[in-house]
Amino acid sequence: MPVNARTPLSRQRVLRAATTLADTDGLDRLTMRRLGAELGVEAMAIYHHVANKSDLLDALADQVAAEVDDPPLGAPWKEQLRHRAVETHAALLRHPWAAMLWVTQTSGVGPARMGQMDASLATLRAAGFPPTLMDRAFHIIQNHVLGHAMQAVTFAAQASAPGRDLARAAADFLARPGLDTYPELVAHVHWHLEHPSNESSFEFGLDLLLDGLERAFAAGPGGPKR
Amino acid sequence: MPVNARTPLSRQRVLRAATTLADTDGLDRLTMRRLGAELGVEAMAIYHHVANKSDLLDALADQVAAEVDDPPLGAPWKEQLRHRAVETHAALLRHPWAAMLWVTQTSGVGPARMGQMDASLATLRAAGFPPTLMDRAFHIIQNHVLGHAMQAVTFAAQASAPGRDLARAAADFLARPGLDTYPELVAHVHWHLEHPSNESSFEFGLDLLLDGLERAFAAGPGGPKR
DNA sequence: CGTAAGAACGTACGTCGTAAAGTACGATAG
DNA sequence: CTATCGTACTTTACGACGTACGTTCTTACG
Repeated sequence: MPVNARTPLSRQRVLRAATTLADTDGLDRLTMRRLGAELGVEAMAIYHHVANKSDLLDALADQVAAEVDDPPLGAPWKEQLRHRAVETHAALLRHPWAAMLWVTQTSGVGPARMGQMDASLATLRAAGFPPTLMDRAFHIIQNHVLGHAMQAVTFAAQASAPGRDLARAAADFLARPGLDTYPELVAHVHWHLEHPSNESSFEFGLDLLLDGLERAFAAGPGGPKR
Repeated sequence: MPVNARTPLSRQRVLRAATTLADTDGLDRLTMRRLGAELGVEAMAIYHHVANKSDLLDALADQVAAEVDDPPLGAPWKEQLRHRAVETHAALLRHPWAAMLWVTQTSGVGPARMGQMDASLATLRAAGFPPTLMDRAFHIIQNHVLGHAMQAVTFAAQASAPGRDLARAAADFLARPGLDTYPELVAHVHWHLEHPSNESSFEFGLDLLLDGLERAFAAGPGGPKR
């Protein structure tokens, strides 16, 4: 069977092929027919290893969550949350389609994502956060990670269309008519061209949030407001 | 012409019908054929008033941005940003499909959204923010608004499927097998069931960010780090 | 070798966006 | 009044898509 021309399909092989296909061609290019072609198989053969396309996408989304590893257990809550946020953010940037899937596929959250969320909540509870502040901290950090990843990824997609690079995309934008109505926006784009690394921007915002949460935590059992 | 059985189509009429169709049936139910049916017209007739579907969606997205009105001009920067953020957030919640469009349709940002972004940047510049901090402040707040809206909207969509309400959706989730592996997640869902209003959660995070930015601004011309 | 189970295939249906060509109609010109 | 023409809409068609269904092939075991 190892020399056999036809290695039988498997969920593993399907998911792996789907991941690389999405990584290289983009999520919208990932169709059952194309995925089948990539595997040397007709589209319908895939359905023996995957319930439907939504199931496949759910599995892909969860695979990305499985890539982020846990923070050191003994660390203080701030560092635990920070570690997980940074790791998750990095994983989402590694697979540009992942952020969109996390946002879209709400029904089929897989075990890896569930585990990540549960662990974050556990960290907050162990630190002694009261319920309201705990809920807010959880969602705020979630927002920051997902939001920043989405923004970075859609911006990158803009620049990675066939035959375009970042400078070209910016030039196209700056060539739009009537753009002089938005001088700040033009300046903003120019600034981004000169400062292409937005890596530290994510962590700056994250620390802003963590420090703010720490202050709110210290301020009182129910948070500083309401 | 008012009594005429057939009022001729117009961009206005098309956009209005598309908005209500998306509001009631969801963005995925908004197809050219269905929109045509809603207007008493075949699908292809719409293309006389809209370049293509992407153009239509861009216009819809921009309409939402046009709904948010400007903050008082004389107010301090924090209040200006806060006002715009809250208004934008509210507009995005009014039209559950809007957040997804803002995230997806990166190429066709319309004049209203451009104006909003330009105004936010202008506020920061007028306040004297240095370029780096200005960029970060802009993106961080943008993230929070869009991210929170998306989260709220997808959560609501979960509960508003035909024949389901919030309690039912939560019950379905809590009935998943193997859920005892995620006790914090279960507790989190329960907490959300007992505290359905997440209105203040958005503003809490927003103030966290604004206060943090203010502190970073006061700390030095380049921000406190790097 | 025979055979049965499971894997892969081929075909088909209904949906989508939209290109291209056709049709109806109201206004203007001869 | 008739011919012409631009506009508004319809008809038809094409190539994608996800996937239901029935058939064929492969392979392991007796």
